[in-house]
Amino acid sequence: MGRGKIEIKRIENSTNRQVTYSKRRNGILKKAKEITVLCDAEVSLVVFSSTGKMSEFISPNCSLIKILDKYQRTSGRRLWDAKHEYLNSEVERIKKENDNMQIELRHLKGEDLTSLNPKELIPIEDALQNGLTEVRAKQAEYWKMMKKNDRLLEDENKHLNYILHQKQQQLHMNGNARDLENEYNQNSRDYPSHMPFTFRAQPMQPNLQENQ
Amino acid sequence: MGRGKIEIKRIENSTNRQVTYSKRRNGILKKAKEITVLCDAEVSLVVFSSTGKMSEFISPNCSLIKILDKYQRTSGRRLWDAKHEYLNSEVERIKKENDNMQIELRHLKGEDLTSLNPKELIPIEDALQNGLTEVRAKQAEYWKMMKKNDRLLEDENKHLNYILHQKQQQLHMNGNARDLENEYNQNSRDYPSHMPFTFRAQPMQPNLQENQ
DNA sequence: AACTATTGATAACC
DNA sequence: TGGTTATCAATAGTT
Repeated sequence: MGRGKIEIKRIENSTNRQVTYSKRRNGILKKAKEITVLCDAEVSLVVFSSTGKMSEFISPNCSLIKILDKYQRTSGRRLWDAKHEYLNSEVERIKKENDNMQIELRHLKGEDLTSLNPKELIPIEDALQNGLTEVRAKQAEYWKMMKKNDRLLEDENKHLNYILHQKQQQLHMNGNARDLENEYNQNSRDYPSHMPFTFRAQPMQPNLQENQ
Repeated sequence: MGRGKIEIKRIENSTNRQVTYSKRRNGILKKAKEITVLCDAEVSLVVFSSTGKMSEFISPNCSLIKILDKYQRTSGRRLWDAKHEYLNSEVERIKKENDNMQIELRHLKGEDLTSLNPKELIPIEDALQNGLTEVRAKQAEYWKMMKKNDRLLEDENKHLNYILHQKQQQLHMNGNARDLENEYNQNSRDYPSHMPFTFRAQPMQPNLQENQ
């Protein structure tokens, strides 16, 4: 098609080749567009000129990835290499692991037990019993710690109150009531122990769970 | 180009569309071949018909992967790189989920409790308590079922023994001892109840876990 | 699937 | 590059 027939072989004249490339590339892109519209086909066309310039046409509503995915499925050929498959298998593997854990968790929480036979219930019961023992041991440990700490604080409180009482008496004897008042307040800021220590001697159970 | 001009819009007649697709696809493939040869361009052309049939042309000495790699480098767009990234993030996400479950499982099994404060121990204890209750309820249910079944079998056994005993006496009265012996053995094969049934009347606790 | 009148693409030229 | 045109190629409608 043109002023003369041409043989289909590499055009040796570089300029000529470039011009022909440009024209024919436009032609093929146009044809690609047309076939998509006329026949609702899905086309992926990528062309590189000999100088490395890229042109492309991808059917609308149809990303290149989508087409290439379809290409892989249809042709059976693989484009995304081993890494892709490795990652896919990795996802599968971890998902499976996840499912198994989910099932185990459910069972431990007493859910979905209907699918289990009596023999399978036994290790679950054991695990739960064991877990409960462990958790309660830990709680007892905390409890013990708290009580010990409590006792220490209580002793310190007692001691501070004692010192304070002494100082108060001492100052009272010296007749200097204003200085005492100042010192008392200062003390209170560091150790807020202005309550009778007998109040604090009780085990502080409500605070047990607030010990960070 | 043809017997008449056509508008570039979807061909509604299905047969016509198919025919046109076939013709134009050949045309575009030919054009792709020609431009590669004439202008030594690199072409990747993948076409899917609306019926899902695939056709392709890839320039010789130029795999599709090679072209697509070049495409990614030239256009800056990502094809499988994006997919790899997605899969990577997916792996990360599921792994994290996995880790969380693993931690939960460990805690329920009474492991790694040191990292928990008293406040965090409480829901775990509750969950364990609840799980234990559920599991034991299920076991009780099974136990009840077994006992019921046991009772039924025992009754049947008793009944069979009774019938057997009667037959034995009946035959003995007829003085035909050999036939009795045969019939007795045959019965034993179906119901292995040659033990006194009083032995089997006890609850069969050791067999509980071997049911199914 | 083959034919062919017609349109569309393009080679050569500017 | 971009435009023109003579020519060839593709193809729409038909058989």
